[in-house]
Amino acid sequence: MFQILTMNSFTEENYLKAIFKLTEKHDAEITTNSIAQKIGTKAASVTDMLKKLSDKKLINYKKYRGVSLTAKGKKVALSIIRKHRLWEVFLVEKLKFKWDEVHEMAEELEHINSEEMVDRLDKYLGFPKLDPHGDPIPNGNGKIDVPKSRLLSQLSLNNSAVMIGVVDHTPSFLQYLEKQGVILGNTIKMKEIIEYDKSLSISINGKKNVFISNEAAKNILVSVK
Amino acid sequence: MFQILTMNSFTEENYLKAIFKLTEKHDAEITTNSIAQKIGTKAASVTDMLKKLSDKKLINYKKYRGVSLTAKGKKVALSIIRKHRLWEVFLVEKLKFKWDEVHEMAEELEHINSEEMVDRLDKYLGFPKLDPHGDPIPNGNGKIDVPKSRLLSQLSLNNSAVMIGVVDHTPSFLQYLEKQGVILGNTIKMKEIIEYDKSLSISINGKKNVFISNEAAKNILVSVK
DNA sequence: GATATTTTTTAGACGAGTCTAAAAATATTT
DNA sequence: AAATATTTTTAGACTCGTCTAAAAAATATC
Repeated sequence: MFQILTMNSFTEENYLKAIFKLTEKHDAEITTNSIAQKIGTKAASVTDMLKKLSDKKLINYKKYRGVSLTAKGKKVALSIIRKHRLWEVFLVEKLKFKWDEVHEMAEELEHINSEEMVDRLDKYLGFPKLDPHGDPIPNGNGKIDVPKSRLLSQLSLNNSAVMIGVVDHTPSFLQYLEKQGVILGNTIKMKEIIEYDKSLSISINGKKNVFISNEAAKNILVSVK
Repeated sequence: MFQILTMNSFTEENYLKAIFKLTEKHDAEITTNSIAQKIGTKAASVTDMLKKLSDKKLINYKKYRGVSLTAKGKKVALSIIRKHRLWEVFLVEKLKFKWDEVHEMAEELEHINSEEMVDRLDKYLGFPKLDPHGDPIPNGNGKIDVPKSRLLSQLSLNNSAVMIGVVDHTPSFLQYLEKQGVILGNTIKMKEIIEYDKSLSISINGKKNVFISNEAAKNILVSVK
């Protein structure tokens, strides 16, 4: 009847979020070292926190065997991600920040406690489905529709696709994409693939041609129609 | 040339805010105990923090002699208060919360770090001068225009004044005021003052009459024309 | 002006989260 | 399958902000 909602600290929330994101990408048991790298901390610190999260039934943890989120832990992680992405929409749509400027602020805002506030923010923003980088926003129940996508590096010659997201979210990469015109919604056509280094020449909205390194192309998501 | 902006922790910011608010009210050197009471902590903890804030040149502190804010400390305190009040405006104006619901959320939001964000929020909200409780919002330079006011308990018989703020910000008091129609902007006329307990009968906007205890009247601010 | 009371500070301890260095377990190589 | 390398965990320590209990200073009272 009465649900005990143990408050999770700022730090605990960040660990859960990191584990969720690693799971999203690698789809396997997550290692201590990978979490340490993601969080920017040392493996010893991660082990301590894993014990704590395990005690709170937020993760499944067996010594030396890696971790996975419990249903409860996943719910918390999705709630944080929901908040992060909604605040990013707010910062870009309402406060007119650029897509490369909002990450750090959202990292703080995502820890503000109030489900009611987030739901109202969601409504105020018109229930957006995607954040400014094309990442899907979980709904209030933690449901998340991940758009089908592939990497630009895998698009074949003379095919077209729509730019719908990024893998790398660093400001410098986002600024670079913006300068090149590789922006959400733009249509990209594969004009040439250089054999030697897999670098690409693409056209954007049928107009200007742009060169893209393979490294960059592996961080650009496009829609598969 | 290069200003070292030492980051202040969440906790440090709360102490500075508390000292500022106590100074506003009592206009004297602030005691260790009064801070402890305001923050909800013990005197010993306050002493520790005062040493730390003093080392950082945010307060003037001499053992056993009370504290005051330095210019630097005052600037930080005003920045926090500015953020708190702007976020309250956002929560009420944009997310449609009631005036008695926003304090706790703003207590968290006020610690989000980004002067740029706050300035944009200010602009987005139309540079409001007052928050939903009638408290003045400092501008980006820390300037704050405190409206001239007096307590409703000091209004004399048959005089009128406009409700412009509260001293007590607790939700229950705010809810009570709302129910009685004692809302920002409404005109209050003093109809009767009971000798015995200094309780009042007032009219609101020339219409309904309401009884107010002296205790409540001492927490209602009205404008002096 | 001496004594009692109140306030403030110090001393020592604790929990959260982090670290380094060393030990233990697992994985890889030969 | 034994030796080596890597990963993970433990042990002990540190900072931040908090606490209780005791000491010191300031204030009030007689």
